[in-house]
Amino acid sequence: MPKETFFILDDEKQEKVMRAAINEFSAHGFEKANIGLIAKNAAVAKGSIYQYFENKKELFLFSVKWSTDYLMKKYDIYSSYKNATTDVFDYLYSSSKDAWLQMREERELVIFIQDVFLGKYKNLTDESVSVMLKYANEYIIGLIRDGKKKGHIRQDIDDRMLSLFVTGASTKIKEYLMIKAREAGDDIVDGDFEVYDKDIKAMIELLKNGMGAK
Amino acid sequence: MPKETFFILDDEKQEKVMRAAINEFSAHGFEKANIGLIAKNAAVAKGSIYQYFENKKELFLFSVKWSTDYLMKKYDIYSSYKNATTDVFDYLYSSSKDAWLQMREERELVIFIQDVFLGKYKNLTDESVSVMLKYANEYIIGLIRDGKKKGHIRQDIDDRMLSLFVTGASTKIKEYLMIKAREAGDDIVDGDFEVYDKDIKAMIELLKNGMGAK
Amino acid sequence: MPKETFFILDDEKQEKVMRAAINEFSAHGFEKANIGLIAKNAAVAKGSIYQYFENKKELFLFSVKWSTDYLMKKYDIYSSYKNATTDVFDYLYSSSKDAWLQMREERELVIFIQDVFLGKYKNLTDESVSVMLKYANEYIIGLIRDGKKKGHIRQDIDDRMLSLFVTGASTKIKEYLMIKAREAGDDIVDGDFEVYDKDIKAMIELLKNGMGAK
Amino acid sequence: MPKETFFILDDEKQEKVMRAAINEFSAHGFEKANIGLIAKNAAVAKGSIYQYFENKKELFLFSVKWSTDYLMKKYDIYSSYKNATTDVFDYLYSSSKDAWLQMREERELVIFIQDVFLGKYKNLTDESVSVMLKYANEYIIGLIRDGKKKGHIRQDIDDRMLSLFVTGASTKIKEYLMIKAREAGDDIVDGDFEVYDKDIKAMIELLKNGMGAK
DNA sequence: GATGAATGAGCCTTCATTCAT
DNA sequence: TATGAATGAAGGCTCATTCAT
Repeated sequence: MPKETFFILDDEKQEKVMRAAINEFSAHGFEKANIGLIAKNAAVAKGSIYQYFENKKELFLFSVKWSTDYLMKKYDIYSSYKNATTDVFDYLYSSSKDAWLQMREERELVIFIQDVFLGKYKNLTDESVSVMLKYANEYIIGLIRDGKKKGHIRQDIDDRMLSLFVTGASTKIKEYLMIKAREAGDDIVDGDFEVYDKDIKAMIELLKNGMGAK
Repeated sequence: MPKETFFILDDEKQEKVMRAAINEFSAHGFEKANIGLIAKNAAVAKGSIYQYFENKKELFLFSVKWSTDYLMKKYDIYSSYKNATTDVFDYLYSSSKDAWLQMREERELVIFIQDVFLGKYKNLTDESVSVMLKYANEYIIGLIRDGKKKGHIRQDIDDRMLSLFVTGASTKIKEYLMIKAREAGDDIVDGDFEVYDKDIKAMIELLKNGMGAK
Repeated sequence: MPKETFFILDDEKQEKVMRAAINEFSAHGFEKANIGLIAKNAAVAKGSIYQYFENKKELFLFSVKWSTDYLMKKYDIYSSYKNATTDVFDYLYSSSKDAWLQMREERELVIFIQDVFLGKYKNLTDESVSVMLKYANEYIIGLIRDGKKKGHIRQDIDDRMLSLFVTGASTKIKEYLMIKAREAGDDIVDGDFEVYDKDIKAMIELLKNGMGAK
Repeated sequence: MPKETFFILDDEKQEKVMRAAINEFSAHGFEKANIGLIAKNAAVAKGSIYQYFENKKELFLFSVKWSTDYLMKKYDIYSSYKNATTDVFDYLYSSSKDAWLQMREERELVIFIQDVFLGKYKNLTDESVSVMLKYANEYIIGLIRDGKKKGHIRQDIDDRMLSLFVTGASTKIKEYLMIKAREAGDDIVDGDFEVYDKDIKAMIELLKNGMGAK
């Protein structure tokens, strides 16, 4: 965690520092990321970085936390999931939409987090990432159990396999959206999501057919 | 590509060099990988590495190619697929089995390639990886089209979505096997695959239900 | 010399600052001594240190002066010598006793000053130390001349050599006491001096024999 | 100890490196000593220093050893003492002469070693120095015991006190010679020792009187 | 061609000092 | 005057690459 001094900064400055860091880590990876450049891009003295963070590693780790928290807060992910999704298929649909939105507005952060999850910084994040993945997974498993209870989901296949099935498809559909968004570059607009809507629904249809109760 | 001098080495030496490199890159990532250590572990002079490769990057890139080629050749992947697999589901089954086998015998290489594909070395491999993914994908698409023609696969969803659906599930099931194999460590034995056989079949069942023609 | 601001502080605060400084210099040497830590241990802001002292060097130099003055005042060294010691041998005896006492009560300061004199901070203190040594030496020379006049000390050897002879033995006997005291740690008690009393007297006997008039 | 690579260098280069290091440590102390400057003055790349030594500390520690060994070898100290000195007073005389000679020809090294022994680098050398001092002291004690046995030295004072007495005087007379030599600067000549010869003899006379048997 | 010592650019980190509050 | 955050120079160390043998 950053030192007290970091939190004394006004929010704008904090954000500037974090975005400079994330930007640099994304561009050059952890080892090659240059603290001097981060400082310069945040319009802060190099030494100041060390008043905020113990060292490069702490800065990196907090970059991960900050991005996640930032997106969480911005898209109010917790509440939206907690309230809106009643079954796995809804979840898949709305989280796809979220991914799209985030990608549109916070490409930098989203790509950074994606990279973290995909293992680009493996040696640094192994533990914390696996913790987060576990949480995400448990959420899905919960939805699946609920679905089985309610009779929407077939009983003959065990939860673990079903969750792999869902997350596999889910990952892919998000990847697909991400790629589309990356390709579109800065020109993505709100409406673009509609274009892919039928694709997402097709994927969900496949899942429903695959795992739905007859 | 390596310089002429590398190919003059006898095969055993070549392999020793490549395995030392892969080992080091796997352990410490590209930036922190130490050419001196690679040389030492390959029982070769540090300078010799530069007689074989232009620089560290070339050594890395060739490590990727070498591992892929090595596994391809060892497991005769092309031919086995070309001949044996007649539909997507067979493909999924046999490639899962392959993955398992490779993991058992060549853990080091497999993990390295996995990491490459999962983006650990993103900045370096982006292009070459996307090329390889494209090939793999085209192969799947081919199988899907074939399945549609033969009437095994539903016609109402487009090829791209179907391929995402298959590769999503496929990726997950392989991940699942990999994790099991990593956990088992050096103690994996041939028979262990049987334990997971029904899981794989369950996953394929899900896929079939999802995308199979009614 | 410190700035005016330092002397405005109440004595207790002044002492706290100086002891913190001495403590830090003793522990880490001049270069590695950390102004931030000194401030923290003195319960004063880092910036305040710079309100009291021009820079680190001045703080150090004043630490030397302060310790010396402090011990001088506390043990009233000047007057006690001026009054009580009538010859070199008395001086040696009483200054040994002083050294012992000081070591018992102000280990920290005494060790610091010792280190200064022994050259640990040579580059910084060369001049001031040599000034102090010169004073001490002149005092001894005075005693020697007095002794010669009164007929206690042999005439055939020049003052300079005699003073080297005395201070050599004196230094050693004090070193000896210091080491004993350091070894005893916090447990030195008043009485302990008696244990070494006969050693000191033996040393003085040697000196007397060596330089005493026949 | 240095790495193998250091000993591969020809003797001239080794000496150049060591003298550059000693020079720098003497001038600026351990912390402020600048590896870059040492390298430059030794006409060697900065990185090369790290091929020879693990780090700055090892370089320093070897500087101490190297200087000591160098002087030992050059002045054949071991054998000259072992053979020539038959009693403490001879020892004192010849070691004074040695000190003078060394000071004349190797001012730099001698001052460096002096500083080491006097505690300028206390934190670094404490242990190794105390070992060396112990050896030196045991040698003196041996001479004293021998003198007592042969009847040259009084029996009524214990060995430890006598050794303090001798080393005190010895230290001072050497200091005296050193100071003279430092003052004379580069202009010391062989003959200069004669000037101080009678001083040394006076000091020895004092010692003899002090501790000699009646 | 093989070797491994030499090279020096590059970067994280420390911390004395300054400065705005 | 007190504070403590901001600053940036400085330096130890690493290591990819070069080069002399």
